[in-house]
Amino acid sequence: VDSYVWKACAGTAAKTPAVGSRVYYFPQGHAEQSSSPPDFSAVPCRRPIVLCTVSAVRLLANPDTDEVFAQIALDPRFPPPPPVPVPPDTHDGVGGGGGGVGVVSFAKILTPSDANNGGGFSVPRFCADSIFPGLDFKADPPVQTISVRDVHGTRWEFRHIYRGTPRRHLLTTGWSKFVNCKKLVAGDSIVFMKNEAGELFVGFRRTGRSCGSMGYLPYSSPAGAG
Amino acid sequence: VDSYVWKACAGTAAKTPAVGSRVYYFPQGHAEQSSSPPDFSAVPCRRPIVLCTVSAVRLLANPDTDEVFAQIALDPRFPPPPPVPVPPDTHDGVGGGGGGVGVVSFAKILTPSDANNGGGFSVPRFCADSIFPGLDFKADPPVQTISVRDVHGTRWEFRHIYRGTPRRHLLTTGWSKFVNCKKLVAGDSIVFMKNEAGELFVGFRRTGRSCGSMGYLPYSSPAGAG
DNA sequence: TTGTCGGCCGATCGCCGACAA
DNA sequence: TTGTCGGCGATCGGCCGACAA
Repeated sequence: VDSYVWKACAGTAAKTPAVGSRVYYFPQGHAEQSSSPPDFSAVPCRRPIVLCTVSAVRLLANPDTDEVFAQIALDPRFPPPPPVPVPPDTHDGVGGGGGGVGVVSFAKILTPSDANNGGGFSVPRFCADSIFPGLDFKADPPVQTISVRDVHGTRWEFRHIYRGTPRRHLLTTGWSKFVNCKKLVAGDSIVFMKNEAGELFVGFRRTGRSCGSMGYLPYSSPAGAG
Repeated sequence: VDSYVWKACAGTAAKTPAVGSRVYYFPQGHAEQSSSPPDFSAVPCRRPIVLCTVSAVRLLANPDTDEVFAQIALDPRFPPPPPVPVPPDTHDGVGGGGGGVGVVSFAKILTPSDANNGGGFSVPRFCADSIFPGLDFKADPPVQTISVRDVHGTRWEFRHIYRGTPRRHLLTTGWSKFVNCKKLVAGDSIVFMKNEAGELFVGFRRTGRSCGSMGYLPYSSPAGAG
Protein backbone atom coordinates (compact mmCIF):
# COMPACT_ATOMS: atom_id res chain seq x y z
CA VAL A 1 0.00 0.00 0.00
CA ASP A 2 1.06 3.60 -0.38
CA SER A 3 3.12 4.71 2.62
CA TYR A 4 1.88 8.31 2.40
CA VAL A 5 -1.68 7.22 2.93
CA TRP A 6 -0.76 4.56 5.46
CA LYS A 7 0.98 7.09 7.69
CA ALA A 8 -1.81 9.60 7.35
CA CYS A 9 -4.33 6.99 8.43
CA ALA A 10 -2.21 5.57 11.23
CA GLY A 11 -1.41 9.02 12.57
CA THR A 12 1.92 10.71 13.26
CA ALA A 13 2.22 9.03 16.67
CA ALA A 14 2.40 5.57 15.09
CA LYS A 15 5.97 4.53 14.37
CA THR A 16 7.31 1.27 12.98
CA PRO A 17 10.77 -0.12 13.79
CA ALA A 18 13.44 -0.24 11.09
CA VAL A 19 14.34 -3.57 9.53
CA GLY A 20 17.42 -4.95 11.24
CA SER A 21 16.81 -3.15 14.52
CA ARG A 22 16.52 -5.17 17.71
CA VAL A 23 13.35 -5.16 19.75
CA TYR A 24 11.83 -7.05 22.66
CA TYR A 25 8.86 -9.32 21.96
CA PHE A 26 6.29 -9.71 24.74
CA PRO A 27 4.24 -12.87 24.10
CA GLN A 28 1.84 -11.96 26.90
CA GLY A 29 1.01 -8.60 25.36
CA HIS A 30 0.64 -10.17 21.92
CA ALA A 31 -1.77 -12.77 23.28
CA GLU A 32 -3.88 -10.16 25.02
CA GLN A 33 -4.35 -8.22 21.78
CA SER A 34 -5.34 -11.34 19.88
CA SER A 35 -9.02 -12.04 19.36
CA SER A 36 -8.53 -15.76 20.08
CA PRO A 37 -5.77 -16.03 22.67
CA PRO A 38 -3.36 -18.84 21.81
CA ASP A 39 -2.61 -21.70 24.16
CA PHE A 40 1.06 -21.53 25.16
CA SER A 41 0.91 -24.64 27.37
CA ALA A 42 2.59 -26.87 24.79
CA VAL A 43 5.37 -24.41 23.89
CA PRO A 44 8.64 -25.40 25.54
CA CYS A 45 10.93 -22.92 27.28
CA ARG A 46 8.54 -20.00 27.38
CA ARG A 47 10.10 -16.70 28.42
CA PRO A 48 8.26 -13.51 29.33
CA ILE A 49 10.26 -11.37 26.89
CA VAL A 50 12.28 -12.35 23.85
CA LEU A 51 15.03 -10.30 22.24
CA CYS A 52 14.37 -10.32 18.49
CA THR A 53 15.61 -8.79 15.29
CA VAL A 54 13.08 -7.13 13.00
CA SER A 55 13.34 -9.12 9.78
CA ALA A 56 10.51 -7.48 7.83
CA VAL A 57 7.96 -4.69 8.14
CA ARG A 58 4.96 -4.46 5.89
CA LEU A 59 2.46 -1.62 5.84
CA LEU A 60 -0.88 -3.23 5.09
CA ALA A 61 -4.54 -2.30 4.90
CA ASN A 62 -7.56 -4.51 5.34
CA PRO A 63 -9.14 -4.86 1.88
CA ASP A 64 -12.65 -4.66 3.33
CA THR A 65 -12.43 -2.04 6.05
CA ASP A 66 -9.32 -0.09 4.93
CA GLU A 67 -8.08 -0.48 8.51
CA VAL A 68 -4.31 0.03 8.40
CA PHE A 69 -1.87 -2.07 10.37
CA ALA A 70 1.79 -3.08 10.28
CA GLN A 71 2.95 -6.65 9.97
CA ILE A 72 6.29 -6.90 11.78
CA ALA A 73 8.22 -10.14 11.34
CA LEU A 74 10.57 -10.98 14.23
CA ASP A 75 13.56 -13.32 14.22
CA PRO A 76 14.37 -14.66 17.71
CA ARG A 77 17.75 -16.18 16.73
CA PHE A 78 20.82 -15.04 18.67
CA PRO A 79 23.23 -13.72 17.63
CA PRO A 80 21.14 -11.88 15.02
CA PRO A 81 21.71 -13.02 11.42
CA PRO A 82 23.53 -10.65 9.05
CA PRO A 83 21.11 -8.01 7.77
CA VAL A 84 19.36 -8.76 4.50
CA PRO A 85 19.85 -5.96 1.94
CA VAL A 86 16.58 -4.07 1.74
CA PRO A 87 15.37 -2.75 -1.63
CA PRO A 88 15.00 1.04 -1.41
CA ASP A 89 11.46 2.08 -0.59
CA THR A 90 9.61 4.26 -3.08
CA HIS A 91 9.37 7.09 -0.59
CA ASP A 92 11.40 7.50 2.58
CA GLY A 93 11.51 3.97 3.93
CA VAL A 94 9.03 2.29 6.20
CA GLY A 95 11.22 2.71 9.25
CA GLY A 96 10.90 6.45 9.48
CA GLY A 97 8.07 8.09 11.33
CA GLY A 98 7.71 11.46 9.65
CA GLY A 99 5.78 12.24 6.51
CA GLY A 100 7.54 12.50 3.18
CA VAL A 101 9.30 15.72 2.20
CA GLY A 102 7.14 17.98 0.06
CA VAL A 103 3.91 16.19 0.93
CA VAL A 104 1.06 18.55 1.79
CA SER A 105 -1.95 17.15 3.60
CA PHE A 106 -5.20 18.42 5.02
CA ALA A 107 -7.60 16.64 7.37
CA LYS A 108 -11.25 17.34 8.11
CA ILE A 109 -13.83 15.72 10.34
CA LEU A 110 -16.87 14.81 8.28
CA THR A 111 -19.97 16.84 9.19
CA PRO A 112 -23.47 15.29 8.97
CA SER A 113 -23.92 17.23 5.73
CA ASP A 114 -20.72 15.72 4.34
CA ALA A 115 -21.79 12.19 5.22
CA ASN A 116 -25.47 12.51 4.28
CA ASN A 117 -26.54 10.70 1.16
CA GLY A 118 -28.18 13.80 -0.24
CA GLY A 119 -25.16 16.05 -0.19
CA GLY A 120 -21.65 16.57 -1.37
CA PHE A 121 -18.54 17.51 0.54
CA SER A 122 -17.80 21.04 1.74
CA VAL A 123 -14.15 21.64 0.86
CA PRO A 124 -12.44 23.98 3.33
CA ARG A 125 -10.78 26.89 1.57
CA PHE A 126 -7.25 25.90 2.66
CA CYS A 127 -7.66 22.40 1.22
CA ALA A 128 -8.85 23.70 -2.15
CA ASP A 129 -6.12 26.32 -2.35
CA SER A 130 -3.14 24.29 -1.20
CA ILE A 131 -3.88 20.73 -2.32
CA PHE A 132 -6.35 20.59 -5.20
CA PRO A 133 -5.25 21.75 -8.67
CA GLY A 134 -6.12 25.36 -9.42
CA LEU A 135 -9.50 26.05 -10.98
CA ASP A 136 -10.08 28.18 -14.06
CA PHE A 137 -11.83 31.08 -12.33
CA LYS A 138 -12.78 32.61 -15.65
CA ALA A 139 -15.32 29.79 -16.08
CA ASP A 140 -18.82 30.13 -14.62
CA PRO A 141 -18.94 28.20 -12.48
CA PRO A 142 -15.33 27.06 -12.13
CA VAL A 143 -15.33 23.26 -12.19
CA GLN A 144 -12.90 20.35 -12.69
CA THR A 145 -12.61 16.62 -12.06
CA ILE A 146 -9.99 15.60 -9.54
CA SER A 147 -8.53 12.10 -9.38
CA VAL A 148 -7.24 10.69 -6.09
CA ARG A 149 -5.83 7.34 -5.00
CA ASP A 150 -6.67 5.59 -1.73
CA VAL A 151 -4.46 3.39 0.46
CA HIS A 152 -4.90 0.45 -1.95
CA GLY A 153 -3.97 2.53 -4.98
CA THR A 154 -7.59 2.49 -6.15
CA ARG A 155 -8.46 5.63 -8.10
CA TRP A 156 -11.52 7.78 -7.24
CA GLU A 157 -12.83 10.74 -9.21
CA PHE A 158 -14.67 13.70 -7.74
CA ARG A 159 -16.31 16.68 -9.38
CA HIS A 160 -14.81 19.79 -7.76
CA ILE A 161 -16.94 22.90 -8.24
CA TYR A 162 -16.74 26.48 -6.90
CA ARG A 163 -20.27 27.85 -6.75
CA GLY A 164 -23.09 29.29 -4.62
CA THR A 165 -23.54 32.65 -3.00
CA PRO A 166 -21.33 33.21 -1.26
CA ARG A 167 -18.91 31.11 -3.32
CA ARG A 168 -17.55 27.93 -1.77
CA HIS A 169 -15.66 24.82 -2.87
CA LEU A 170 -17.63 21.57 -3.06
CA LEU A 171 -17.10 17.97 -4.12
CA THR A 172 -20.27 16.70 -5.77
CA THR A 173 -20.44 13.87 -8.30
CA GLY A 174 -18.49 10.84 -7.10
CA TRP A 175 -18.43 11.87 -3.48
CA SER A 176 -21.43 9.90 -2.23
CA LYS A 177 -20.20 6.79 -4.02
CA PHE A 178 -16.94 7.11 -2.10
CA VAL A 179 -18.79 7.62 1.19
CA ASN A 180 -20.97 4.59 0.60
CA CYS A 181 -18.17 2.31 -0.58
CA LYS A 182 -15.98 3.22 2.40
CA LYS A 183 -18.95 3.26 4.79
CA LEU A 184 -17.95 6.64 6.17
CA VAL A 185 -20.14 8.35 8.73
CA ALA A 186 -20.25 11.79 10.33
CA GLY A 187 -17.36 12.13 12.75
CA ASP A 188 -14.88 10.13 10.68
CA SER A 189 -11.81 12.06 9.53
CA ILE A 190 -10.76 12.38 5.91
CA VAL A 191 -7.29 13.35 4.72
CA PHE A 192 -6.33 14.75 1.33
CA MET A 193 -2.66 14.67 0.34
CA LYS A 194 -0.54 15.96 -2.54
CA ASN A 195 2.99 14.75 -3.16
CA GLU A 196 5.87 16.58 -4.92
CA ALA A 197 4.62 15.37 -8.29
CA GLY A 198 1.19 16.87 -7.65
CA GLU A 199 -0.50 13.47 -7.35
CA LEU A 200 -3.49 13.41 -5.04
CA PHE A 201 -4.22 10.82 -2.35
CA VAL A 202 -7.07 10.28 0.07
CA GLY A 203 -7.23 8.46 3.38
CA PHE A 204 -9.49 8.43 6.37
CA ARG A 205 -9.72 7.32 9.96
CA ARG A 206 -12.90 6.05 11.58
CA THR A 207 -14.15 7.19 14.96
CA GLY A 208 -15.18 3.77 16.26
CA ARG A 209 -12.70 1.17 17.41
CA SER A 210 -12.21 -1.74 15.07
CA CYS A 211 -10.98 -5.11 16.26
CA GLY A 212 -8.10 -6.02 13.99
CA SER A 213 -7.93 -9.37 12.25
CA MET A 214 -4.53 -9.74 10.71
CA GLY A 215 -2.37 -12.65 9.69
CA TYR A 216 1.02 -13.89 10.67
CA LEU A 217 4.35 -13.84 8.85
CA PRO A 218 6.48 -16.93 9.43
CA TYR A 219 9.92 -15.75 10.50
CA SER A 220 11.50 -18.53 8.46
CA SER A 221 10.78 -16.64 5.20
CA PRO A 222 12.20 -13.16 5.73
CA ALA A 223 11.29 -10.03 3.80
CA GLY A 224 10.10 -10.31 0.21
CA ALA A 225 7.48 -13.02 -0.12
CA GLY A 226 7.25 -15.00 -3.34
CA VAL B 1 -28.50 -23.34 11.80
CA ASP B 2 -31.62 -25.09 10.61
CA SER B 3 -30.78 -28.59 9.39
CA TYR B 4 -33.58 -28.56 6.74
CA VAL B 5 -32.04 -25.60 5.02
CA TRP B 6 -28.48 -26.78 5.55
CA LYS B 7 -29.18 -30.07 3.77
CA ALA B 8 -31.04 -28.38 0.96
CA CYS B 9 -28.10 -26.08 0.36
CA ALA B 10 -25.45 -28.76 0.70
CA GLY B 11 -27.33 -31.12 -1.60
CA THR B 12 -28.49 -34.69 -1.03
CA ALA B 13 -25.08 -36.10 -1.93
CA ALA B 14 -23.45 -34.43 1.06
CA LYS B 15 -23.48 -36.65 4.12
CA THR B 16 -22.00 -36.06 7.56
CA PRO B 17 -20.76 -38.84 9.85
CA ALA B 18 -22.62 -39.64 13.06
CA VAL B 19 -21.15 -38.58 16.39
CA GLY B 20 -19.30 -41.51 17.93
CA SER B 21 -18.54 -43.18 14.63
CA ARG B 22 -14.94 -43.91 13.70
CA VAL B 23 -13.35 -42.36 10.65
CA TYR B 24 -9.92 -41.96 9.13
CA TYR B 25 -8.35 -38.49 9.09
CA PHE B 26 -6.04 -37.64 6.18
CA PRO B 27 -3.85 -34.68 7.16
CA GLN B 28 -2.56 -34.39 3.61
CA GLY B 29 -6.04 -33.98 2.17
CA HIS B 30 -6.96 -31.53 4.89
CA ALA B 31 -3.87 -29.43 4.15
CA GLU B 32 -4.60 -29.38 0.44
CA GLN B 33 -8.10 -27.99 1.02
CA SER B 34 -6.82 -25.27 3.32
CA SER B 35 -6.26 -21.81 1.91
CA SER B 36 -3.01 -21.42 3.85
CA PRO B 37 -1.39 -24.85 4.03
CA PRO B 38 -0.01 -25.50 7.51
CA ASP B 39 3.61 -26.38 8.12
CA PHE B 40 3.78 -29.91 9.53
CA SER B 41 7.59 -29.92 9.84
CA ALA B 42 7.54 -29.32 13.58
CA VAL B 43 4.84 -31.90 14.36
CA PRO B 44 6.37 -35.06 15.80
CA CYS B 45 5.35 -38.56 14.73
CA ARG B 46 3.38 -37.58 11.63
CA ARG B 47 1.33 -40.38 10.10
CA PRO B 48 -0.38 -40.30 6.69
CA ILE B 49 -3.75 -41.40 8.12
CA VAL B 50 -5.11 -41.26 11.65
CA LEU B 51 -7.97 -43.31 13.04
CA CYS B 52 -10.28 -40.95 14.90
CA THR B 53 -13.61 -40.84 16.65
CA VAL B 54 -16.11 -38.18 15.62
CA SER B 55 -16.65 -36.18 18.80
CA ALA B 56 -18.86 -33.44 17.42
CA VAL B 57 -20.56 -32.38 14.19
CA ARG B 58 -21.87 -28.89 13.67
CA LEU B 59 -23.82 -27.71 10.65
CA LEU B 60 -22.72 -24.13 10.10
CA ALA B 61 -23.17 -21.32 7.60
CA ASN B 62 -20.90 -18.40 6.87
CA PRO B 63 -22.67 -15.31 8.24
CA ASP B 64 -21.54 -13.23 5.26
CA THR B 65 -21.85 -15.55 2.27
CA ASP B 66 -24.38 -18.12 3.62
CA GLU B 67 -21.95 -20.79 2.41
CA VAL B 68 -22.80 -23.96 4.33
CA PHE B 69 -20.18 -26.29 5.75
CA ALA B 70 -19.82 -28.90 8.47
CA GLN B 71 -17.40 -28.59 11.34
CA ILE B 72 -16.40 -32.13 12.33
CA ALA B 73 -14.37 -32.48 15.51
CA LEU B 74 -12.12 -35.56 15.62
CA ASP B 75 -10.60 -37.25 18.64
CA PRO B 76 -7.46 -39.24 17.81
CA ARG B 77 -7.23 -41.01 21.20
CA PHE B 78 -7.16 -44.79 21.23
CA PRO B 79 -9.07 -46.63 22.47
CA PRO B 80 -11.94 -44.21 21.77
CA PRO B 81 -13.40 -42.52 24.85
CA PRO B 82 -16.89 -43.49 26.01
CA PRO B 83 -19.52 -41.72 23.90
CA VAL B 84 -20.82 -38.42 25.23
CA PRO B 85 -24.61 -38.36 25.50
CA VAL B 86 -25.90 -36.23 22.65
CA PRO B 87 -28.94 -33.99 23.19
CA PRO B 88 -31.69 -34.95 20.74
CA ASP B 89 -31.64 -32.78 17.62
CA THR B 90 -34.69 -30.72 16.79
CA HIS B 91 -35.31 -32.64 13.59
CA ASP B 92 -33.84 -36.00 12.64
CA GLY B 93 -30.27 -35.70 13.95
CA VAL B 94 -27.26 -34.31 12.18
CA GLY B 95 -25.86 -37.73 11.45
CA GLY B 96 -28.52 -38.76 8.99
CA GLY B 97 -28.26 -37.94 5.34
CA GLY B 98 -31.86 -37.88 4.18
CA GLY B 99 -34.30 -35.01 4.38
CA GLY B 100 -36.83 -34.84 7.17
CA VAL B 101 -40.11 -36.75 6.90
CA GLY B 102 -42.98 -34.60 5.66
CA VAL B 103 -40.75 -31.85 4.31
CA VAL B 104 -41.73 -30.65 0.84
CA SER B 105 -39.20 -28.68 -1.17
CA PHE B 106 -38.94 -27.10 -4.59
CA ALA B 107 -35.86 -25.75 -6.35
CA LYS B 108 -35.57 -23.33 -9.26
CA ILE B 109 -32.63 -21.85 -11.13
CA LEU B 110 -32.92 -18.06 -11.11
CA THR B 111 -33.59 -16.57 -14.55
CA PRO B 112 -32.18 -13.16 -15.54
CA SER B 113 -35.66 -11.75 -14.96
CA ASP B 114 -35.73 -13.23 -11.46
CA ALA B 115 -32.34 -11.74 -10.59
CA ASN B 116 -32.81 -8.37 -12.32
CA ASN B 117 -33.25 -5.39 -10.07
CA GLY B 118 -36.37 -4.30 -11.88
CA GLY B 119 -38.39 -7.44 -11.45
CA GLY B 120 -39.85 -9.90 -9.04
CA PHE B 121 -39.71 -13.67 -8.96
CA SER B 122 -41.74 -15.91 -11.26
CA VAL B 123 -43.13 -18.63 -8.99
CA PRO B 124 -43.57 -21.95 -10.83
CA ARG B 125 -47.09 -23.32 -10.48
CA PHE B 126 -45.99 -26.43 -8.56
CA CYS B 127 -44.17 -24.36 -5.95
CA ALA B 128 -47.17 -22.10 -5.36
CA ASP B 129 -49.60 -25.03 -5.17
CA SER B 130 -47.63 -27.44 -3.01
CA ILE B 131 -45.52 -25.22 -0.76
CA PHE B 132 -46.96 -21.73 -0.34
CA PRO B 133 -50.15 -21.26 1.70
CA GLY B 134 -53.32 -21.27 -0.39
CA LEU B 135 -54.48 -17.92 -1.77
CA ASP B 136 -57.98 -16.57 -1.48
CA PHE B 137 -58.95 -16.85 -5.14
CA LYS B 138 -62.13 -14.87 -4.56
CA ALA B 139 -59.97 -11.76 -4.14
CA ASP B 140 -58.96 -9.73 -7.19
CA PRO B 141 -56.10 -10.11 -7.45
CA PRO B 142 -55.38 -12.90 -4.95
CA VAL B 143 -52.50 -11.73 -2.78
CA GLN B 144 -50.82 -12.61 0.54
CA THR B 145 -47.59 -12.05 2.44
CA ILE B 146 -45.47 -15.13 3.01
CA SER B 147 -42.84 -15.37 5.74
CA VAL B 148 -39.83 -17.62 5.29
CA ARG B 149 -36.70 -18.32 7.33
CA ASP B 150 -33.21 -18.73 5.90
CA VAL B 151 -30.37 -20.95 7.07
CA HIS B 152 -29.57 -18.53 9.91
CA GLY B 153 -33.18 -18.42 11.08
CA THR B 154 -33.53 -14.86 9.76
CA ARG B 155 -37.08 -14.13 8.67
CA TRP B 156 -37.86 -12.70 5.20
CA GLU B 157 -41.24 -11.53 3.95
CA PHE B 158 -42.40 -11.62 0.35
CA ARG B 159 -45.58 -10.35 -1.27
CA HIS B 160 -47.08 -13.29 -3.16
CA ILE B 161 -49.57 -12.26 -5.85
CA TYR B 162 -51.48 -14.14 -8.56
CA ARG B 163 -52.09 -11.73 -11.43
CA GLY B 164 -51.53 -10.91 -15.09
CA THR B 165 -53.03 -12.33 -18.24
CA PRO B 166 -52.62 -15.19 -18.33
CA ARG B 167 -52.56 -15.51 -14.57
CA ARG B 168 -49.26 -16.45 -12.90
CA HIS B 169 -47.76 -16.52 -9.43
CA LEU B 170 -45.19 -13.85 -8.58
CA LEU B 171 -43.15 -12.70 -5.60
CA THR B 172 -42.89 -8.90 -5.70
CA THR B 173 -42.30 -6.68 -2.65
CA GLY B 174 -39.41 -7.97 -0.56
CA TRP B 175 -37.93 -10.11 -3.29
CA SER B 176 -35.31 -7.70 -4.62
CA LYS B 177 -34.18 -6.89 -1.10
CA PHE B 178 -33.54 -10.59 -0.58
CA VAL B 179 -31.67 -10.86 -3.89
CA ASN B 180 -29.48 -7.88 -3.06
CA CYS B 181 -28.76 -8.91 0.52
CA LYS B 182 -27.81 -12.44 -0.52
CA LYS B 183 -26.02 -11.20 -3.66
CA LEU B 184 -27.86 -13.71 -5.82
CA VAL B 185 -27.34 -13.70 -9.59
CA ALA B 186 -28.96 -15.42 -12.54
CA GLY B 187 -28.00 -19.08 -12.54
CA ASP B 188 -28.02 -19.48 -8.77
CA SER B 189 -30.53 -22.01 -7.42
CA ILE B 190 -33.17 -21.19 -4.84
CA VAL B 191 -35.04 -23.72 -2.72
CA PHE B 192 -38.34 -23.24 -0.94
CA MET B 193 -39.29 -25.74 1.78
CA LYS B 194 -42.31 -26.43 3.99
CA ASN B 195 -42.16 -28.66 7.05
CA GLU B 196 -44.96 -30.67 8.71
CA ALA B 197 -46.03 -27.63 10.69
CA GLY B 198 -46.42 -25.58 7.51
CA GLU B 199 -43.46 -23.33 8.29
CA LEU B 200 -41.63 -22.02 5.24
CA PHE B 201 -37.87 -21.99 4.69
CA VAL B 202 -35.65 -20.68 1.93
CA GLY B 203 -32.14 -21.65 0.90
CA PHE B 204 -29.98 -21.27 -2.15
CA ARG B 205 -26.84 -22.53 -3.81
CA ARG B 206 -24.52 -20.34 -5.87
CA THR B 207 -23.15 -21.32 -9.25
CA GLY B 208 -19.60 -20.14 -8.71
CA ARG B 209 -17.12 -21.97 -6.54
CA SER B 210 -16.41 -20.30 -3.23
CA CYS B 211 -13.20 -20.89 -1.33
CA GLY B 212 -14.24 -21.75 2.20
CA SER B 213 -12.77 -20.00 5.19
CA MET B 214 -13.81 -21.88 8.27
CA GLY B 215 -12.48 -22.24 11.77
CA TYR B 216 -11.20 -25.10 13.84
CA LEU B 217 -12.71 -26.92 16.80
CA PRO B 218 -10.13 -28.01 19.39
CA TYR B 219 -10.73 -31.71 20.06
CA SER B 220 -10.05 -31.13 23.75
CA SER B 221 -13.45 -29.47 24.20
CA PRO B 222 -16.00 -31.88 22.75
CA ALA B 223 -19.53 -31.04 21.67
CA GLY B 224 -21.35 -28.19 23.40
CA ALA B 225 -19.19 -25.10 23.56
CA GLY B 226 -19.49 -22.86 26.58
C1' DT C 1 -47.12 -22.27 -18.13
C1' DT C 2 -43.59 -18.75 -17.60
C1' DG C 3 -39.57 -15.67 -19.35
C1' DT C 4 -38.90 -11.10 -21.11
C1' DC C 5 -40.22 -6.60 -22.39
C1' DG C 6 -41.89 -1.67 -22.37
C1' DG C 7 -44.85 1.44 -19.85
C1' DC C 8 -45.57 3.96 -16.00
C1' DC C 9 -45.57 5.85 -11.43
C1' DG C 10 -43.58 6.91 -7.08
C1' DA C 11 -39.33 7.16 -4.23
C1' DT C 12 -34.92 8.41 -3.85
C1' DC C 13 -30.68 10.64 -5.25
C1' DG C 14 -28.15 14.36 -5.60
C1' DC C 15 -27.23 19.27 -7.41
C1' DC C 16 -28.54 23.90 -6.40
C1' DG C 17 -28.75 28.64 -4.03
C1' DA C 18 -30.58 30.72 0.29
C1' DC C 19 -29.48 31.69 4.67
C1' DA C 20 -27.33 31.89 9.05
C1' DA C 21 -23.78 30.69 12.36
C1' DT D 1 -15.99 30.94 5.61
C1' DT D 2 -18.91 26.87 5.76
C1' DG D 3 -22.82 23.88 7.83
C1' DT D 4 -27.64 22.98 7.05
C1' DC D 5 -31.92 23.39 4.77
C1' DG D 6 -35.80 23.17 1.26
C1' DG D 7 -36.57 23.00 -3.62
C1' DC D 8 -36.59 20.48 -7.63
C1' DG D 9 -35.16 17.90 -11.68
C1' DA D 10 -33.15 13.45 -13.11
C1' DT D 11 -32.61 8.88 -12.27
C1' DC D 12 -33.83 4.47 -10.57
C1' DG D 13 -36.64 0.87 -8.42
C1' DG D 14 -40.15 -1.85 -8.95
C1' DC D 15 -45.20 -3.15 -10.13
C1' DC D 16 -48.01 -3.92 -14.08
C1' DG D 17 -50.13 -6.39 -18.31
C1' DA D 18 -48.83 -7.70 -23.11
C1' DC D 19 -46.91 -11.08 -25.64
C1' DA D 20 -44.48 -15.03 -27.17
C1' DA D 21 -41.85 -19.20 -26.42
